[in-house]
This record gives sequence, structure tokens and C-alpha cells, in this order.
Amino acid sequence: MALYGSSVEYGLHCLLYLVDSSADAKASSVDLAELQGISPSYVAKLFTELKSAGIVTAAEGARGGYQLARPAEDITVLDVVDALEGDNPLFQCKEIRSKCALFGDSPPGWATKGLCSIHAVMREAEVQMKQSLARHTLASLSLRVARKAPKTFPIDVAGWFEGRKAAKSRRQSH
Amino acid sequence: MALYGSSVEYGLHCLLYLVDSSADAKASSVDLAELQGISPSYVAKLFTELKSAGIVTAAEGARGGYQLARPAEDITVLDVVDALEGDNPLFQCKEIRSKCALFGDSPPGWATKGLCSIHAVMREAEVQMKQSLARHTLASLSLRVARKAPKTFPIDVAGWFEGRKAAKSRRQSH
DNA sequence: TTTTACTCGGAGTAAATAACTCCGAGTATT
DNA sequence: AATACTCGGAGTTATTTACTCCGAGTAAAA
Repeated sequence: MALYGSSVEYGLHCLLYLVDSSADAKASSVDLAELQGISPSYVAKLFTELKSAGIVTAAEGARGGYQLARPAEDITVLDVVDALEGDNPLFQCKEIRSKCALFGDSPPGWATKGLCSIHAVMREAEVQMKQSLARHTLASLSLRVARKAPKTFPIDVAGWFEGRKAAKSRRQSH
Repeated sequence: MALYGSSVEYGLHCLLYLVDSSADAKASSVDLAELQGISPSYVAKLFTELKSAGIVTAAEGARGGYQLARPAEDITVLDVVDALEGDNPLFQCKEIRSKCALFGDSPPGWATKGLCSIHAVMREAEVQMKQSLARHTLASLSLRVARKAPKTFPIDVAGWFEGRKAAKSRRQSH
């Protein structure tokens, strides 16, 4: 229905929660999913893609989790979209222009040389869109969100993560 | 794979052949498909969508066919894309921000008021893209194609359509 | 050092969408 | 009036999306 699917939405929302967390803080995919009421197994899958794209790093084992692989200022929204949706073009040209019945089996040079005009128009639109996405970073986006929320919200969130961590420790020491 | 599917590509290529044709000339979906070596039944389906979007008009019966519903200068590439792909947004916001576990069942006003920040960024990119597509019309696109092709090409194409029409008449007068 | 409960990570599944086909209803031409 | 063409929409197959499940590995606790 939409051009970009839910993976982008889930991914960005999760990553925004990683922006604020302190340097050594990690969040597991399950934590991030349950904080936002979305599917934990799906979030887990998304993060394997974010990891192989070099956007996050993973720490295994108990109390492990994910954190941003580089400063939030250096991760653009486009980076995230490309990681999750696979850097698809807006338009995939099938070179129909060369198959015109008038050409027979060997299309003339002028029909195959350079970019197809339709393709060129679509590419121009694609560039506009991607440039726009590349102008925003996780840092700038996070700031935008923070401006709407009350000052206490990040603290509450940190508290929620802490509470979870504590609960895990309690469970392990049975 | 690509954000826009083949319908846009097929549709635009077909419509470009309708730009040059004289006022009373009509082309059937089968003619347009076979001229370009693409699936006739699929092109037929696409043109029902272009018709219901008001981009082309249809003439039924033998020797009927399609023609542009208005001047090529007044049909933008965006019009065509929206007709064939359904004016989808770049991004469909599921309002995840309101489902944060911290909020319980009743999210606070600040979390639901206005546009979600992620949504806003995506919308900005979408506007850039669509504005770019809206700056091109079938007329301007056709001109671009014409500049690459030799002067005789439109004449050859017209001849091909004429030949087809003739063949049909011959068949009918058995 | 052994257990334990957690983590990631990839293979597998069901539902939705896209690409394409086929045939029936209707109509201008002969 | 007959004919061979046209549109137009219902149906089919294949690909993609969204999501699940379970196994391998690891840091922490006992």
C-alpha cells in the first residue's frame, strides 16, 4: 500500500530509543519491541539487517543487546531506509524503448544510448526524495521528538529499561 | 524490488505514443502493446485504470481505441503514476508513538498531537518526489524523446499504425 | 566450572500485493 | 444483419511482505 513498508517505521522508532541511551547502555530487541507494543520476533529480524548494514553493533549473551555503531549525527534516515528496504530504485527500467516493433532484432543506437527519458525523469524524482531523507539524521530526528515530549520522558524511559534489567538480574539469582 | 512497479513503465511508454497521434487517431491497447513487445492483456488492464482516472478516453467497437482525454501539456507524470499505482503515500504511519508501554491505555496528549516526527520527515521526502514528478508532463517528456530520435521516426510510427489499420480493413472485407 | 537464562541470527510460514491472463458484453464498420 | 474488432472486469499465478520459531552461542550467577 505504502511505498516503504512497516520495517522502516519499526526500525526508526527503535533506533530513536537507542540515541539517548548512554555509551555503555544496550537494549535488546525484545526490550525495544515490548516498550513500543510491537512484534518482538519481527524487531529481532530487523536488527539483524541493521547490524549487517553497520548501523548497530550487537552484544550477545545475557544482558547483551544493541547499540548504535556510530554517533547518531552520522546515521541518516536514508541509511536506515536503505538498510531495511535494500536501496531500491524508485523505478526499474526494463529498456522497453529498445523493443519497438519497428526496430526488429537490432535496435538502432539512438534508441539505446544514454538513459531512457522516462527513466531520467523518475531518477530525478528519486534523487530529490533520497536527498531529502539524507538531510535528516537520527540525532536531528531525536531532537525533534524530544522537543515535543516533557523533560522527564527520557528519564522515565531510562527508568523503564533499568527496571527491566533489574528484573532480569532478580530472575537469574532465582 | 523497485518502489514503482512495471505498470508505471508500461503506462508511460504507451501514453507517449498517444501524444503525437493526431486528434482523431486512436490506438487500441493491443496495437500499443505489440508495437512495444509487451503483454497486450496487461496493457488492456492498465488502460482501464487510466480511463477511470480520466487520463484517456475510450472508443469502443471495431477501429476504436484510446486517446488522451486532455492536452498532453495538462497531464503530468504524477497524474499517470497516481492513476496506475493508486496515489500511495511514501510511508503509512501506524502511530506507534502512542503505544509506548509507559503510557498504559491512555497516551498523553503530547504523544498523539500533530504529526509523528518520523512521519513528518517521510512526508517531506514524499513531497519533494511528487513535486518533481509533477513538473514533467507527457508533452515535455515526449519532446525529450523526440530530440533523441531521428526526424523520420514519428512518421515511421504513424505508418506502422496505418498499416495495422489497413490490415484490419482488409481482413473485414474478407 | 557448571548451570542458567538470556542474547543474537537465520530458516521457515502465512497473508497480501503485483503481474499477467482470459473471456464475455458491446459496437462501429462492412 | 453479420462480423471482427473494441473495451472491461473477474480470475490466476508468482513474488514480496510481515511475521514466527527454534537453535547456537555467551555473559552472568551459583
